[in-house]
Amino acid sequence: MDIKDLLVFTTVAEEKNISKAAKSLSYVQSNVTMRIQQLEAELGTQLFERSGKGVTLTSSGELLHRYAEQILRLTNEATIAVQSSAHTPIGPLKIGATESTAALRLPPLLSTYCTAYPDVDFILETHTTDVLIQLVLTRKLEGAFVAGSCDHPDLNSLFTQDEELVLVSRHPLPSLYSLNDMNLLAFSSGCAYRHTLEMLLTKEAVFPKRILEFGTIEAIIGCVKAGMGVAVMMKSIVSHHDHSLTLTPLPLPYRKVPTFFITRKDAFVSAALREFSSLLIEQLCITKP
Amino acid sequence: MDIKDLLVFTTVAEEKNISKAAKSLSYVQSNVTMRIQQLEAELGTQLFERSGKGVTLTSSGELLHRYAEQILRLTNEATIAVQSSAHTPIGPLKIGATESTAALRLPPLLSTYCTAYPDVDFILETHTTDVLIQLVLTRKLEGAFVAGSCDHPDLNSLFTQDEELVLVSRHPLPSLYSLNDMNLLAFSSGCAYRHTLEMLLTKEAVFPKRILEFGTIEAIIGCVKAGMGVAVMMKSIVSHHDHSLTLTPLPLPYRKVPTFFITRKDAFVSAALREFSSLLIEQLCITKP
DNA sequence: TAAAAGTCATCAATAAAAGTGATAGTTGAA
DNA sequence: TTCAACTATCACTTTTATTGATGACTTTTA
Repeated sequence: MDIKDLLVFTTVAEEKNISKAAKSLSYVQSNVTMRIQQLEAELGTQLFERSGKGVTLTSSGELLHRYAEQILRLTNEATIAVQSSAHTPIGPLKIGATESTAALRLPPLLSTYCTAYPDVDFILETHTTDVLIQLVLTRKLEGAFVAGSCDHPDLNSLFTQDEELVLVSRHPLPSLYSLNDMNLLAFSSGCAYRHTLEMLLTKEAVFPKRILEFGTIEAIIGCVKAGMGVAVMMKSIVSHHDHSLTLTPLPLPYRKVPTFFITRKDAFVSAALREFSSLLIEQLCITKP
Repeated sequence: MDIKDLLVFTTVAEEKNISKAAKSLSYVQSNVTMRIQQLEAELGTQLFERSGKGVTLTSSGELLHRYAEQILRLTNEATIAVQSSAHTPIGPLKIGATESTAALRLPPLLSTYCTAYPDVDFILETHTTDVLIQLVLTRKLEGAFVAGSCDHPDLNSLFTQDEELVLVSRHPLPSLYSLNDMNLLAFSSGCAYRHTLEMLLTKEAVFPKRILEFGTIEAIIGCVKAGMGVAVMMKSIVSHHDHSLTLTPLPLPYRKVPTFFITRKDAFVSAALREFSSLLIEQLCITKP
């Protein structure tokens, strides 16, 4: 059974006349007759009653007719949806972000985007920067917000903003060396902020007691408050959360971490992604100057 | 777009590999490649990302995939339903009956039938006998219960039972001639009972004042009760309705009217109709002897 | 790093099907 | 009975699907 067969079938069913159906389909009558016969043979039932004056559906035919209408409707819908998906944002859009970006920078963007393009199914995945890069490279994500610049030859990256990193502690830290023999609370190993911090500490020869890994921002902040140790984090996130903690800016070359939106250079750009990017650029122009 | 195309497409989408999809479809790889390319050209979008190691869906591809799954599911369902409709009762079954039969004789039969074959959509139309015959001849109905024998060369007819006709009046009728100058309350002109009565009256030279036509049993009985006139009707119906009225049996050759179940000889017999007929015969054997 | 294995694209040749046009056979109505 | 309006059949043409061989590129393996 075939979509063309179903179209021929429904046309005959509605015209109740093979010759007229043929005309309306711009076919020759014999062709329509043959296709109906083939369909009947394939399904092993009679679909029409032939009675000199036109044809009428048998009850098997009516049964098929109900299905055929649905199938044809769906097929048209699919064709239109997919064709327009190149021009009009529709369908799934899978974007990744670090937990910090997802929590802080994305919500206003997303709310604008989702109201503008209600036919897009937005899917947001949060991962650490290195996982995100991998997912974009393997085309599992159409784009991602990552921390730190990333000049992979297969990736486009768009600078979105600088984030300020701070050390978060319960009590003031006189100097970086206060970290010696303290616990360091950090995201799992792929996190770019943790990476920055580790470079700094190595260079300054600071050796924390140990590094505790966490999966969420909430957990880290909770533990810092409980005096378990010190964490490194985006300043804007902590100030949102809690004002009782001490924030110590990192020394300058390490203080600022840029956030980039990366996409794969050679990947198919859906209309949904195209509009997402242009909305992102637009918002940057508004907030920046 | 074509069902075969969609099958090829979903197979590739699920295998994420054109060569493996080709193998699983028992095609040659180049054929699958071509069909995917044609589909992409037809829809004007890229459906897959090619990346050396297999292929992955673009977001347009995912959009199509959702539709394709539905369309394929529906198509399989339709095939199975229609194929089995020749053997297993399923789908629509359109049966006609006179109002009397529909009200009185069909309910027990239908309740058995509908529980036995829940996949059948039973459609009952009530008309007068002559309209029913016409509808069966023109294949608008698969079968019908009609009053009076009917030996049309294109029809099979199965005797189901005799109905007894009575005159229904508010007061006793001393003889048939009491009808002179009374109103006769009757169904619209196609009704077989009315036809029987008219033959009798003509033969006996009885001339009622006038004939009032009604569309429903209820209306006729109500009017008889109100003293508007006399009606002819199946005895079993009136006794169901009201015990205050006088029932006068018609003289013998006219008293009994047989009910037949008619079908078109050369029409396609659906499994639903076949089982309906056999249930009908079965019930006759139980109730008769 | 070179070889091997795996993958998709291209293309000419072949096989299968869809579609045509002429004709015959049926049915219902004037 | 004849006519008009249908559907069925069949040989033929055109279009489409499928194959098999080959090339180009990528990833894995030795």
